Amino acid sequence: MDIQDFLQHANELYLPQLSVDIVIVGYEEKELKCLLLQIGDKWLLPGGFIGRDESVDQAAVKVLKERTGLENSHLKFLSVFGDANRQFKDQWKPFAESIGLEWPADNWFDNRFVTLAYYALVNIEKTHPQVGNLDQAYHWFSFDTLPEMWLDHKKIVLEARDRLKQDIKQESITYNLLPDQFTMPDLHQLHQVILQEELDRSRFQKKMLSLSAFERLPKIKKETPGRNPYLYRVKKG
Amino acid sequence: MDIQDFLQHANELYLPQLSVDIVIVGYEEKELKCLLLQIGDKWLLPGGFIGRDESVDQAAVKVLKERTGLENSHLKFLSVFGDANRQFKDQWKPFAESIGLEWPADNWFDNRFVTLAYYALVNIEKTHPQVGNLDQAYHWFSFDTLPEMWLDHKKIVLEARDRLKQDIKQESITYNLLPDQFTMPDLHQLHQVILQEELDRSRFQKKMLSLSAFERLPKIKKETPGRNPYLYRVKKG
DNA sequence: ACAAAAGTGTTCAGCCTACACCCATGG
DNA sequence: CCATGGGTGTAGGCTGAACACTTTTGT
Repeated sequence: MDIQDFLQHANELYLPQLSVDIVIVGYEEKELKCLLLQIGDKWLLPGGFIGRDESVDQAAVKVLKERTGLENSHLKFLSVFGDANRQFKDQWKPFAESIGLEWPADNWFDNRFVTLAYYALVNIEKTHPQVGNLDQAYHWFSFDTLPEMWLDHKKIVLEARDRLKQDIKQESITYNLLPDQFTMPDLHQLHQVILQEELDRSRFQKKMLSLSAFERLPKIKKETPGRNPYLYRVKKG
Repeated sequence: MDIQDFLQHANELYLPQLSVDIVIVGYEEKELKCLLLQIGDKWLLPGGFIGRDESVDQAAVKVLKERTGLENSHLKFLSVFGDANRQFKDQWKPFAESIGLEWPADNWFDNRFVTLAYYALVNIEKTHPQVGNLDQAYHWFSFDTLPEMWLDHKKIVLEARDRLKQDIKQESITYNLLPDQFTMPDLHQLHQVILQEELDRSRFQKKMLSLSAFERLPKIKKETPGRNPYLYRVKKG
Protein backbone atom coordinates (compact mmCIF):
# COMPACT_ATOMS: atom_id res chain seq x y z
CA MET A 1 0.00 0.00 0.00
CA ASP A 2 1.44 3.37 -0.88
CA ILE A 3 1.33 6.44 1.31
CA GLN A 4 -1.60 8.21 -0.30
CA ASP A 5 -3.72 5.08 -0.05
CA PHE A 6 -2.69 4.67 3.53
CA LEU A 7 -3.62 8.22 4.46
CA GLN A 8 -7.03 7.75 2.87
CA HIS A 9 -7.90 4.41 4.40
CA ALA A 10 -6.04 4.35 7.71
CA ASN A 11 -9.09 5.53 9.59
CA GLU A 12 -11.16 2.60 8.40
CA LEU A 13 -8.44 0.07 9.04
CA TYR A 14 -6.97 1.09 12.36
CA LEU A 15 -7.95 2.38 15.77
CA PRO A 16 -7.51 6.13 15.63
CA GLN A 17 -4.97 8.04 17.70
CA LEU A 18 -3.45 4.84 19.05
CA SER A 19 -0.09 3.42 18.06
CA VAL A 20 2.20 0.59 19.03
CA ASP A 21 5.94 1.14 19.32
CA ILE A 22 8.50 -1.52 19.98
CA VAL A 23 11.89 -1.17 21.59
CA ILE A 24 13.76 -3.98 19.88
CA VAL A 25 16.77 -4.87 21.97
CA GLY A 26 19.76 -6.86 20.80
CA TYR A 27 23.26 -7.62 22.04
CA GLU A 28 26.36 -7.29 19.91
CA GLU A 29 30.03 -6.66 20.61
CA LYS A 30 29.45 -6.55 24.35
CA GLU A 31 26.89 -3.78 24.05
CA LEU A 32 23.12 -3.61 24.34
CA LYS A 33 21.67 -2.18 21.18
CA CYS A 34 18.36 -0.93 19.97
CA LEU A 35 16.90 -0.96 16.47
CA LEU A 36 15.85 2.47 15.21
CA LEU A 37 14.53 3.84 11.95
CA GLN A 38 15.46 7.10 10.30
CA ILE A 39 12.96 9.61 9.02
CA GLY A 40 14.28 12.96 8.03
CA ASP A 41 17.33 13.71 10.11
CA LYS A 42 16.04 12.11 13.27
CA TRP A 43 15.39 8.59 14.44
CA LEU A 44 12.37 6.82 15.88
CA LEU A 45 11.13 3.50 17.14
CA PRO A 46 9.69 0.90 14.81
CA GLY A 47 5.96 1.12 15.22
CA GLY A 48 2.57 0.54 13.71
CA PHE A 49 -1.13 0.70 14.31
CA ILE A 50 -3.83 -1.53 15.74
CA GLY A 51 -6.17 -3.14 13.26
CA ARG A 52 -9.82 -2.71 14.06
CA ASP A 53 -10.23 -6.47 14.37
CA GLU A 54 -6.93 -7.10 16.03
CA SER A 55 -5.96 -7.19 19.68
CA VAL A 56 -3.28 -4.85 20.92
CA ASP A 57 -0.96 -7.78 21.57
CA GLN A 58 -1.53 -9.15 18.10
CA ALA A 59 -0.69 -5.76 16.67
CA ALA A 60 2.61 -5.76 18.54
CA VAL A 61 3.45 -9.22 17.24
CA LYS A 62 2.57 -8.08 13.73
CA VAL A 63 4.74 -4.98 13.93
CA LEU A 64 7.69 -6.95 15.25
CA LYS A 65 7.34 -9.47 12.47
CA GLU A 66 7.01 -6.80 9.78
CA ARG A 67 10.14 -5.07 10.95
CA THR A 68 12.40 -7.96 11.84
CA GLY A 69 10.91 -11.13 10.41
CA LEU A 70 10.93 -12.59 13.92
CA GLU A 71 7.97 -14.44 15.36
CA ASN A 72 8.86 -16.04 18.66
CA SER A 73 10.85 -13.43 20.47
CA HIS A 74 10.43 -12.35 24.03
CA LEU A 75 7.89 -9.59 23.50
CA LYS A 76 6.35 -7.83 26.48
CA PHE A 77 4.23 -4.78 27.12
CA LEU A 78 6.24 -1.93 28.56
CA SER A 79 4.02 1.05 29.29
CA VAL A 80 1.74 3.65 27.86
CA PHE A 81 2.92 7.07 26.75
CA GLY A 82 0.09 9.53 26.54
CA ASP A 83 1.18 13.12 27.05
CA ALA A 84 -1.45 15.67 26.14
CA ASN A 85 0.47 17.25 23.28
CA ARG A 86 1.97 14.06 21.91
CA GLN A 87 1.78 14.68 18.18
CA PHE A 88 4.29 14.63 15.37
CA LYS A 89 3.01 17.36 13.09
CA ASP A 90 6.24 19.31 13.29
CA GLN A 91 8.24 16.25 12.32
CA TRP A 92 6.09 14.85 9.54
CA LYS A 93 5.34 17.94 7.54
CA PRO A 94 8.88 19.14 6.80
CA PHE A 95 9.89 15.57 6.05
CA ALA A 96 7.00 14.99 3.65
CA GLU A 97 7.79 18.21 1.84
CA SER A 98 11.47 17.35 1.67
CA ILE A 99 10.75 14.21 -0.31
CA GLY A 100 8.00 15.81 -2.37
CA LEU A 101 5.07 13.99 -0.82
CA GLU A 102 1.64 15.48 -0.98
CA TRP A 103 0.75 15.98 2.66
CA PRO A 104 -2.88 16.91 3.25
CA ALA A 105 -3.73 19.03 6.27
CA ASP A 106 -5.11 17.19 9.29
CA ASN A 107 -4.08 13.78 8.03
CA TRP A 108 -3.82 10.58 10.04
CA PHE A 109 -0.22 11.14 11.14
CA ASP A 110 -0.77 14.67 12.39
CA ASN A 111 -3.18 13.61 15.13
CA ARG A 112 -2.31 13.31 18.75
CA PHE A 113 -1.30 9.72 19.47
CA VAL A 114 -1.29 7.65 22.60
CA THR A 115 1.28 4.92 22.15
CA LEU A 116 1.48 1.50 23.67
CA ALA A 117 5.14 0.64 24.03
CA TYR A 118 6.45 -2.91 23.98
CA TYR A 119 9.95 -4.23 24.22
CA ALA A 120 11.40 -7.26 22.51
CA LEU A 121 14.61 -9.18 23.13
CA VAL A 122 16.06 -10.52 19.93
CA ASN A 123 19.14 -12.14 18.56
CA ILE A 124 20.63 -9.61 16.16
CA GLU A 125 22.10 -12.37 14.01
CA LYS A 126 18.69 -13.81 13.31
CA THR A 127 17.08 -10.46 12.66
CA HIS A 128 16.43 -9.20 9.17
CA PRO A 129 15.18 -5.63 9.51
CA GLN A 130 12.95 -4.15 6.84
CA VAL A 131 12.69 -0.51 6.02
CA GLY A 132 9.09 0.62 5.66
CA ASN A 133 7.40 2.97 3.27
CA LEU A 134 8.64 6.10 4.90
CA ASP A 135 11.77 5.34 6.83
CA GLN A 136 14.97 5.59 4.87
CA ALA A 137 17.33 3.52 6.97
CA TYR A 138 17.66 1.37 10.01
CA HIS A 139 20.52 1.07 12.45
CA TRP A 140 21.39 -0.70 15.67
CA PHE A 141 22.33 1.95 18.22
CA SER A 142 24.10 1.36 21.48
CA PHE A 143 21.98 2.54 24.39
CA ASP A 144 24.90 4.72 25.40
CA THR A 145 25.03 6.64 22.14
CA LEU A 146 21.46 7.16 21.07
CA PRO A 147 20.88 9.68 18.30
CA GLU A 148 18.42 12.56 18.26
CA MET A 149 14.97 11.02 18.40
CA TRP A 150 11.37 12.03 17.87
CA LEU A 151 9.63 13.56 20.89
CA ASP A 152 9.47 11.08 23.73
CA HIS A 153 10.92 8.13 21.84
CA LYS A 154 14.22 8.40 23.68
CA LYS A 155 12.36 8.33 26.96
CA ILE A 156 10.62 5.14 25.85
CA VAL A 157 13.92 3.54 24.93
CA LEU A 158 15.45 4.40 28.27
CA GLU A 159 12.43 3.10 30.13
CA ALA A 160 12.80 -0.18 28.29
CA ARG A 161 16.42 -0.32 29.34
CA ASP A 162 15.45 0.22 32.96
CA ARG A 163 12.76 -2.39 32.69
CA LEU A 164 15.24 -4.91 31.34
CA LYS A 165 17.46 -4.23 34.33
CA GLN A 166 14.56 -4.96 36.64
CA ASP A 167 13.34 -8.03 34.84
CA ILE A 168 16.64 -9.81 34.57
CA LYS A 169 16.80 -10.11 38.33
CA GLN A 170 13.64 -12.17 38.44
CA GLU A 171 13.29 -14.12 35.25
CA SER A 172 16.57 -14.82 33.51
CA ILE A 173 15.05 -14.73 30.04
CA THR A 174 18.06 -13.14 28.48
CA TYR A 175 18.90 -16.06 26.28
CA ASN A 176 17.13 -14.50 23.32
CA LEU A 177 19.88 -11.95 23.28
CA LEU A 178 22.52 -14.62 22.83
CA PRO A 179 22.94 -17.32 20.20
CA ASP A 180 21.34 -20.68 20.94
CA GLN A 181 24.64 -21.90 22.27
CA PHE A 182 26.75 -19.75 24.51
CA THR A 183 29.40 -19.95 27.18
CA MET A 184 29.21 -18.90 30.80
CA PRO A 185 31.62 -16.03 30.19
CA ASP A 186 29.23 -14.85 27.46
CA LEU A 187 26.28 -14.98 29.82
CA HIS A 188 28.32 -13.36 32.56
CA GLN A 189 29.29 -10.52 30.28
CA LEU A 190 25.70 -10.03 29.16
CA HIS A 191 24.39 -9.79 32.71
CA GLN A 192 27.09 -7.30 33.60
CA VAL A 193 26.21 -5.14 30.61
CA ILE A 194 22.52 -5.21 31.42
CA LEU A 195 22.98 -4.51 35.10
CA GLN A 196 25.80 -2.05 34.50
CA GLU A 197 27.84 -3.46 37.32
CA GLU A 198 30.51 -6.06 37.92
CA LEU A 199 29.34 -9.46 39.02
CA ASP A 200 31.62 -11.93 40.79
CA ARG A 201 32.52 -14.51 38.19
CA SER A 202 32.55 -17.45 40.57
CA ARG A 203 29.28 -16.68 42.21
CA PHE A 204 27.58 -15.93 38.93
CA GLN A 205 28.53 -19.27 37.47
CA LYS A 206 27.36 -21.20 40.51
CA LYS A 207 24.09 -19.32 40.62
CA MET A 208 23.33 -19.94 36.98
CA LEU A 209 24.20 -23.62 37.21
CA SER A 210 22.12 -24.02 40.34
CA LEU A 211 19.06 -22.97 38.35
CA SER A 212 19.60 -26.14 36.34
CA ALA A 213 18.07 -24.35 33.41
CA PHE A 214 21.04 -25.03 31.17
CA GLU A 215 22.42 -28.06 29.48
CA ARG A 216 26.16 -28.47 29.25
CA LEU A 217 27.58 -29.27 25.82
CA PRO A 218 31.16 -30.02 24.73
CA LYS A 219 33.81 -27.37 25.12
CA ILE A 220 34.66 -25.06 22.30
CA LYS A 221 38.03 -24.10 21.02
CA LYS A 222 39.06 -20.51 21.52
CA GLU A 223 41.64 -18.49 19.68
CA THR A 224 42.85 -16.68 22.75
CA PRO A 225 44.97 -18.04 25.56
CA GLY A 226 43.26 -19.59 28.55
CA ARG A 227 41.12 -22.58 29.27
CA ASN A 228 38.36 -23.56 26.83
CA PRO A 229 34.88 -22.84 28.14
CA TYR A 230 31.93 -25.20 27.93
CA LEU A 231 29.03 -24.39 25.70
CA TYR A 232 25.53 -24.32 27.17
CA ARG A 233 22.06 -24.17 25.81
CA VAL A 234 18.70 -23.64 27.44
CA LYS A 235 17.09 -26.86 28.59
CA LYS A 236 13.86 -27.75 26.93
CA GLY A 237 10.76 -27.73 29.12
CA MET B 1 -24.04 16.85 31.41
CA ASP B 2 -26.83 14.41 30.76
CA ILE B 3 -26.54 11.21 28.78
CA GLN B 4 -27.94 12.42 25.49
CA ASP B 5 -25.58 15.39 25.50
CA PHE B 6 -22.71 13.12 26.34
CA LEU B 7 -23.47 10.72 23.49
CA GLN B 8 -23.60 13.63 21.07
CA HIS B 9 -20.45 15.38 22.15
CA ALA B 10 -18.22 12.62 23.47
CA ASN B 11 -16.42 12.30 20.18
CA GLU B 12 -15.38 15.93 20.20
CA LEU B 13 -14.33 15.88 23.82
CA TYR B 14 -12.52 12.59 24.23
CA LEU B 15 -10.08 10.31 22.45
CA PRO B 16 -12.20 7.69 20.70
CA GLN B 17 -12.15 4.00 21.58
CA LEU B 18 -9.86 4.58 24.55
CA SER B 19 -10.90 4.38 28.17
CA VAL B 20 -9.32 4.56 31.59
CA ASP B 21 -10.38 2.16 34.33
CA ILE B 22 -9.21 2.26 37.90
CA VAL B 23 -8.99 -0.56 40.38
CA ILE B 24 -9.51 1.31 43.62
CA VAL B 25 -8.17 -0.79 46.46
CA GLY B 26 -8.98 -0.32 50.12
CA TYR B 27 -8.55 -2.23 53.36
CA GLU B 28 -11.30 -2.79 55.86
CA GLU B 29 -12.05 -5.41 58.46
CA LYS B 30 -8.88 -7.30 57.67
CA GLU B 31 -9.79 -7.70 54.02
CA LEU B 32 -8.61 -6.11 50.82
CA LYS B 33 -11.52 -4.55 49.03
CA CYS B 34 -12.22 -3.03 45.67
CA LEU B 35 -14.69 -0.31 44.73
CA LEU B 36 -17.13 -1.32 42.02
CA LEU B 37 -20.13 0.29 40.38
CA GLN B 38 -23.38 -1.38 39.42
CA ILE B 39 -24.99 -1.05 36.02
CA GLY B 40 -27.85 -3.35 35.29
CA ASP B 41 -27.35 -6.54 37.23
CA LYS B 42 -23.60 -6.63 36.86
CA TRP B 43 -20.69 -4.67 38.22
CA LEU B 44 -17.81 -2.82 36.65
CA LEU B 45 -14.76 -0.74 37.42
CA PRO B 46 -14.97 3.01 37.87
CA GLY B 47 -13.73 4.50 34.63
CA GLY B 48 -13.75 7.40 32.28
CA PHE B 49 -12.31 8.83 29.11
CA ILE B 50 -9.29 10.83 28.06
CA GLY B 51 -9.89 14.46 27.21
CA ARG B 52 -8.44 15.54 23.92
CA ASP B 53 -6.20 18.05 25.70
CA GLU B 54 -5.43 15.88 28.66
CA SER B 55 -2.65 13.38 29.25
CA VAL B 56 -3.54 9.80 30.04
CA ASP B 57 -2.19 10.20 33.56
CA GLN B 58 -4.20 13.35 34.10
CA ALA B 59 -7.29 11.51 32.96
CA ALA B 60 -6.65 8.81 35.54
CA VAL B 61 -6.23 11.39 38.29
CA LYS B 62 -9.44 13.08 37.15
CA VAL B 63 -11.43 9.84 37.17
CA LEU B 64 -10.17 8.92 40.62
CA LYS B 65 -11.10 12.33 41.94
CA GLU B 66 -14.55 12.26 40.36
CA ARG B 67 -15.32 8.91 41.87
CA THR B 68 -13.76 9.17 45.29
CA GLY B 69 -12.94 12.80 45.95
CA LEU B 70 -9.33 11.76 46.57
CA GLU B 71 -6.40 13.64 45.09
CA ASN B 72 -3.16 12.39 46.51
CA SER B 73 -3.51 8.66 46.55
CA HIS B 74 -1.01 6.15 45.36
CA LEU B 75 -2.13 5.89 41.73
CA LYS B 76 -0.12 3.83 39.26
CA PHE B 77 -0.54 2.51 35.77
CA LEU B 78 -1.33 -1.18 35.70
CA SER B 79 -1.61 -2.44 32.15
CA VAL B 80 -3.45 -2.20 28.88
CA PHE B 81 -6.38 -4.43 28.00
CA GLY B 82 -7.01 -4.51 24.30
CA ASP B 83 -8.69 -7.69 23.13
CA ALA B 84 -9.98 -7.53 19.58
CA ASN B 85 -13.65 -7.92 20.48
CA ARG B 86 -13.58 -5.80 23.60
CA GLN B 87 -16.91 -4.00 23.34
CA PHE B 88 -19.88 -3.63 25.62
CA LYS B 89 -22.77 -3.49 23.18
CA ASP B 90 -24.48 -6.49 24.73
CA GLN B 91 -24.29 -4.92 28.18
CA TRP B 92 -25.30 -1.35 27.39
CA LYS B 93 -28.26 -1.88 25.16
CA PRO B 94 -30.45 -4.00 27.46
CA PHE B 95 -29.57 -1.74 30.35
CA ALA B 96 -30.45 1.44 28.47
CA GLU B 97 -33.75 -0.05 27.41
CA SER B 98 -34.49 -1.21 30.93
CA ILE B 99 -34.36 2.33 32.25
CA GLY B 100 -36.11 3.84 29.22
CA LEU B 101 -33.10 5.58 27.74
CA GLU B 102 -32.99 6.41 24.10
CA TRP B 103 -30.01 4.46 22.84
CA PRO B 104 -29.01 5.32 19.29
CA ALA B 105 -27.37 2.64 17.19
CA ASP B 106 -23.59 2.83 16.87
CA ASN B 107 -23.22 5.27 19.72
CA TRP B 108 -20.02 6.10 21.61
CA PHE B 109 -20.38 3.33 24.18
CA ASP B 110 -20.96 0.57 21.65
CA ASN B 111 -17.52 0.92 20.07
CA ARG B 112 -14.65 -1.37 20.72
CA PHE B 113 -12.53 0.07 23.54
CA VAL B 114 -8.93 -0.34 24.49
CA THR B 115 -8.66 0.40 28.18
CA LEU B 116 -5.75 1.71 30.17
CA ALA B 117 -6.03 0.23 33.64
CA TYR B 118 -4.66 1.95 36.73
CA TYR B 119 -4.77 0.94 40.34
CA ALA B 120 -5.07 3.16 43.37
CA LEU B 121 -4.48 2.48 47.04
CA VAL B 122 -6.86 4.43 49.21
CA ASN B 123 -8.02 4.75 52.75
CA ILE B 124 -11.65 3.70 52.70
CA GLU B 125 -12.46 6.00 55.61
CA LYS B 126 -11.37 9.04 53.66
CA THR B 127 -13.13 8.00 50.50
CA HIS B 128 -16.44 9.47 49.49
CA PRO B 129 -17.60 7.56 46.43
CA GLN B 130 -19.92 9.21 43.95
CA VAL B 131 -22.34 7.41 41.71
CA GLY B 132 -22.21 8.70 38.16
CA ASN B 133 -24.89 9.34 35.58
CA LEU B 134 -25.43 5.74 34.73
CA ASP B 135 -24.32 3.59 37.60
CA GLN B 136 -26.95 2.94 40.23
CA ALA B 137 -24.85 1.93 43.19
CA TYR B 138 -21.35 1.44 44.47
CA HIS B 139 -19.99 -1.17 46.82
CA TRP B 140 -16.69 -2.27 48.32
CA PHE B 141 -16.19 -5.92 47.43
CA SER B 142 -13.69 -8.24 49.00
CA PHE B 143 -11.30 -9.62 46.39
CA ASP B 144 -12.37 -13.08 47.50
CA THR B 145 -16.03 -12.55 46.74
CA LEU B 146 -16.21 -10.51 43.57
CA PRO B 147 -19.58 -10.30 41.87
CA GLU B 148 -20.37 -10.94 38.21
CA MET B 149 -18.54 -8.29 36.25
CA TRP B 150 -18.49 -6.86 32.75
CA LEU B 151 -16.29 -8.70 30.25
CA ASP B 152 -12.67 -8.61 31.32
CA HIS B 153 -13.15 -6.34 34.32
CA LYS B 154 -12.68 -9.19 36.75
CA LYS B 155 -9.44 -10.08 35.03
CA ILE B 156 -8.27 -6.50 35.48
CA VAL B 157 -9.14 -6.57 39.17
CA LEU B 158 -7.24 -9.78 39.71
CA GLU B 159 -4.24 -8.47 37.83
CA ALA B 160 -4.21 -5.46 40.13
CA ARG B 161 -4.29 -7.77 43.11
CA ASP B 162 -1.31 -9.69 41.78
CA ARG B 163 0.52 -6.48 41.07
CA LEU B 164 -0.02 -5.28 44.60
CA LYS B 165 1.50 -8.52 45.86
CA GLN B 166 4.56 -7.90 43.72
CA ASP B 167 4.93 -4.25 44.57
CA ILE B 168 4.68 -4.57 48.31
CA LYS B 169 7.90 -6.57 48.36
CA GLN B 170 9.88 -3.69 46.91
CA GLU B 171 8.31 -0.43 47.92
CA SER B 172 6.34 -0.64 51.13
CA ILE B 173 3.87 2.02 50.11
CA THR B 174 0.94 0.35 51.77
CA TYR B 175 0.33 3.11 54.22
CA ASN B 176 -2.38 4.63 52.09
CA LEU B 177 -4.44 1.61 52.92
CA LEU B 178 -4.22 2.33 56.64
CA PRO B 179 -5.15 5.39 58.67
CA ASP B 180 -2.43 7.97 59.19
CA GLN B 181 -1.64 6.42 62.50
CA PHE B 182 -1.45 2.68 62.88
CA THR B 183 0.13 0.01 65.01
CA MET B 184 2.63 -2.64 64.04
CA PRO B 185 0.03 -5.39 64.46
CA ASP B 186 -2.15 -3.46 61.99
CA LEU B 187 0.67 -3.24 59.47
CA HIS B 188 1.56 -6.86 60.08
CA GLN B 189 -1.98 -7.94 59.42
CA LEU B 190 -2.17 -5.87 56.25
CA HIS B 191 0.98 -7.37 54.82
CA GLN B 192 -0.25 -10.85 55.58
CA VAL B 193 -3.52 -10.16 53.84
CA ILE B 194 -1.83 -8.74 50.76
CA LEU B 195 0.75 -11.49 50.52
CA GLN B 196 -1.74 -14.19 51.49
CA GLU B 197 0.74 -15.86 53.78
CA GLU B 198 1.77 -15.78 57.41
CA LEU B 199 4.69 -13.57 58.30
CA ASP B 200 6.73 -14.06 61.45
CA ARG B 201 5.61 -11.36 63.85
CA SER B 202 9.00 -10.72 65.38
CA ARG B 203 10.89 -10.55 62.14
CA PHE B 204 8.27 -8.38 60.50
CA GLN B 205 8.49 -5.80 63.24
CA LYS B 206 12.27 -5.66 63.17
CA LYS B 207 12.32 -5.37 59.41
CA MET B 208 9.84 -2.52 59.38
CA LEU B 209 11.63 -0.65 62.14
CA SER B 210 14.98 -1.15 60.43
CA LEU B 211 13.66 0.79 57.45
CA SER B 212 13.42 3.74 59.81
CA ALA B 213 10.55 4.99 57.73
CA PHE B 214 8.24 5.25 60.71
CA GLU B 215 7.98 7.52 63.65
CA ARG B 216 6.96 6.06 66.97
CA LEU B 217 4.14 7.82 68.81
CA PRO B 218 2.67 7.20 72.26
CA LYS B 219 0.93 3.93 72.96
CA ILE B 220 -2.77 3.59 72.54
CA LYS B 221 -5.23 2.01 74.89
CA LYS B 222 -6.90 -1.13 73.69
CA GLU B 223 -10.15 -2.71 74.83
CA THR B 224 -8.82 -6.24 74.61
CA PRO B 225 -6.41 -7.96 76.96
CA GLY B 226 -2.70 -7.78 76.25
CA ARG B 227 -0.05 -5.15 76.09
CA ASN B 228 -0.82 -1.79 74.50
CA PRO B 229 0.83 -1.29 71.11
CA TYR B 230 2.66 1.83 70.00
CA LEU B 231 1.21 3.98 67.29
CA TYR B 232 3.34 4.82 64.27
CA ARG B 233 3.10 7.21 61.41
CA VAL B 234 5.09 7.60 58.23
CA LYS B 235 8.10 9.86 58.65
CA LYS B 236 8.05 13.02 56.66
CA GLY B 237 10.84 13.71 54.17
C1' DA C 1 57.67 -21.19 31.57
C1' DC C 2 54.36 -17.74 31.95
C1' DA C 3 50.26 -15.09 31.58
C1' DA C 4 45.58 -15.26 30.88
C1' DA C 5 41.10 -17.25 31.06
C1' DA C 6 37.83 -20.70 32.90
C1' DG C 7 36.26 -23.70 36.33
C1' DT C 8 35.87 -24.87 41.27
C1' DG C 9 36.63 -24.34 46.55
C1' DT C 10 36.89 -22.12 50.98
C1' DT C 11 36.06 -18.98 54.41
C1' DC C 12 33.50 -15.49 56.78
C1' DA C 13 29.88 -12.22 57.70
C1' DG C 14 25.29 -11.08 57.57
C1' DC C 15 20.75 -11.98 57.21
C1' DC C 16 16.66 -14.89 57.56
C1' DT C 17 14.30 -18.28 60.49
C1' DA C 18 12.14 -20.07 64.27
C1' DC C 19 11.37 -19.81 68.33
C1' DA C 20 11.89 -18.26 73.40
C1' DC C 21 11.40 -14.93 76.60
C1' DC C 22 9.81 -10.80 78.83
C1' DC C 23 6.20 -7.13 79.52
C1' DA C 24 1.54 -5.11 79.99
C1' DT C 25 -3.35 -5.46 80.33
C1' DG C 26 -8.36 -7.26 80.99
C1' DG C 27 -11.05 -10.59 83.03
C1' DC D 1 -3.27 -15.00 88.61
C1' DC D 2 -3.87 -16.40 84.22
C1' DA D 3 -4.82 -15.97 79.37
C1' DT D 4 -3.87 -12.93 75.71
C1' DG D 5 -1.42 -10.11 72.90
C1' DG D 6 2.61 -6.93 72.03
C1' DG D 7 7.62 -6.04 72.21
C1' DT D 8 12.35 -7.82 72.19
C1' DG D 9 16.18 -11.30 72.33
C1' DT D 10 18.87 -15.31 70.76
C1' DA D 11 20.82 -19.73 68.67
C1' DG D 12 21.09 -22.11 64.22
C1' DG D 13 21.20 -22.30 59.33
C1' DC D 14 21.41 -20.70 54.79
C1' DT D 15 22.98 -17.64 51.37
C1' DG D 16 25.84 -14.29 49.36
C1' DA D 17 30.45 -11.83 49.21
C1' DA D 18 35.29 -11.91 48.62
C1' DC D 19 39.01 -14.20 47.31
C1' DA D 20 42.11 -18.30 46.76
C1' DC D 21 43.22 -22.23 44.23
C1' DT D 22 43.50 -25.29 40.23
C1' DT D 23 43.26 -26.42 35.37
C1' DT D 24 43.89 -25.48 30.60
C1' DT D 25 45.33 -22.99 26.86
C1' DG D 26 48.33 -19.68 23.49
C1' DT D 27 52.60 -17.53 23.18
